[in-house]
Amino acid sequence: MKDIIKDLIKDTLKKNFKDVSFDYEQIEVNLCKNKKFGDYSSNVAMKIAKKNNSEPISLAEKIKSSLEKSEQFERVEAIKPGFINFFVSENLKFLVVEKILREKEQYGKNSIGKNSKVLVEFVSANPTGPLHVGHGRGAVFGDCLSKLLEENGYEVVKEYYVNDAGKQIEILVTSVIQRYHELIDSNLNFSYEDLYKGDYIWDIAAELHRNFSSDFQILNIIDLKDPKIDLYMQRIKDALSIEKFLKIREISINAILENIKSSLRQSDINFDSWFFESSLVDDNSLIKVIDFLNQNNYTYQRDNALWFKSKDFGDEKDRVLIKENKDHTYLATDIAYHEKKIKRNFDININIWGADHHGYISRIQGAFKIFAKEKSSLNILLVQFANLFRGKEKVSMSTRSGDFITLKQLTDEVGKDAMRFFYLMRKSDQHMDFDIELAKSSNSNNPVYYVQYAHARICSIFRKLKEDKKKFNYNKNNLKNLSKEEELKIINKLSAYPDIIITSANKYEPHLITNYLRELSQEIHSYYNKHQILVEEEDLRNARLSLMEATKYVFENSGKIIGINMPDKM
RNA sequence: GCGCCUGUAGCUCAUUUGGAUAGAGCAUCGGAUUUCUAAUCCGAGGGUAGUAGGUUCGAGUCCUACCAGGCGUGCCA
Repeated sequence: MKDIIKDLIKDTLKKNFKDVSFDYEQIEVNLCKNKKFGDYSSNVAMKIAKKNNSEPISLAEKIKSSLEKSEQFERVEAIKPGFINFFVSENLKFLVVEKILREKEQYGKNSIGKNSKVLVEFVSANPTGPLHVGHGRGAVFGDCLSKLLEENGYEVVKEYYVNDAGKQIEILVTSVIQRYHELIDSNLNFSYEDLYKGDYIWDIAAELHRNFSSDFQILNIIDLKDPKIDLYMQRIKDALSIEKFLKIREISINAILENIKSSLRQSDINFDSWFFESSLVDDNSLIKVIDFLNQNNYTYQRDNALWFKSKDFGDEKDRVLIKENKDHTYLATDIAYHEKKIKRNFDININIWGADHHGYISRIQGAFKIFAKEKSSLNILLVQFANLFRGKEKVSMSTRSGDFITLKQLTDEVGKDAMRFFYLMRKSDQHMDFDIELAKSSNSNNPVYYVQYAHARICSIFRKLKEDKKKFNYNKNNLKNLSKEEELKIINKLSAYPDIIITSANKYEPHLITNYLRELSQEIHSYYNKHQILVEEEDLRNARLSLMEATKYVFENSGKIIGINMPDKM
């Protein structure tokens, strides 16, 4: 609808105002908050007045008079500073209902992103433990954003980057080995404190024990008293043999990835691609990328380490790529990973990171610019933390002590729908409070139920219709019977839906959809309370049922995007 | 110290890329059910948008300073 009006303005400007200069971007049309000002309004006159040396209001008047004859509008007016207000004719409004009933599941989809490939990388938590609630928000956000982009016609690949090549993995493996030896009652006295401690380490050790008995037992006597973790791990590795260490490593990573995947599955999040950091080492991309950086003067040697000149790209200081001990840093593989992303030729790359990673943006953006072709872009979106509450009590968490709530625990407790909806209710770069009690409650305080109930009520109307042995017959000529204030409000809301899909995708703000759903639900509940839908008069009844049917499609289509069910019955 | 983010009703948050009278929910108070699900609806009160300047037709939104909070600032991962 916005587009229709925009085009009308553009056409009239081109045709009737040849001496007026403007850009298409300057034609802005917005939904009016206040119905006094019509359904839509535009501020073009104010935007282009200055450039054309004329008064906004007089320009608005002129545009108004050349548009007011259009059959789309009941009335057009020009007001005070220079707004042009459009009162859309009722016939045009009813077209929305007709359109929805024709397009059904397709209503809301568009092809803005046609022929554009997008890579959305998200979660990417280290495979050293289960996903916890801190990952939940980014996971849901990334998944919903991906679906939203698909709704806009983009071709989307959802990718999880698995950090399986660094020191943290060695620590994981050592942790498993330690627990395993406790299980088989070895008299080796492990004592290292800084290892992973969660129950899942026991689970992996137990699985190892079940399948391999004591095959991985260390029989040699080794000195485990060294305070340095690198050396400590090296001794264990040597005593065990590299082959066995690698085997345990493989088993551990698989177990944890399986755990991660299953908790994602439970939340209806599915990745198209799992990219392993280790593959960058194995196929020599890492070395090649570092060579390239060296040859093109993006690095230098200092204190026996290789440094990346990230300061040139707005970073606070330069960063190490290869440490004195010859190990690469995370940054090194991250750069190689992004170089590979560029090679894979996506038009848009989106990274979704936790807000605590904001310090890395400039260095990764810098590296990306070095390798990027003109057309590809990298957008790094930050997702803020969510504080968990039980009622008024804050749930404290600390990764170090292993005292954290996993994503699985949260989903088990509040359900997938509430979990997703709550995470999506707020703008992603905004801190938020997540109240578990509220998410679990089944009353009006809980927005998930509020929305789902609105949908269920519509379904129950159709059930009742069937019980009464009546039928719903759609006839577009009936729609003019929709004259109640509440009905027109709902129609306006339905016609705004496609714009919401576009805006929320462009701004990367899926919370606009949850907001929209709450507003739509509110209007449905109001309407339901005030007016009977299954009235005796057949034409009116069918008109109202048409509206309900159309609304049902919008509930279901948007429900699919944010990934919550719309039950028929509650 | 420096850098990034945030600050809107008692609480949790919106505000459609700078628009017209800043809106919801919760909480508080008062009402609605012989009706398609009361998991609902209707009404009331509640605001110097952190503070102070600036930019312009117009600022919660953009700029500057200050105040407060969060995060970051390793040859960590």
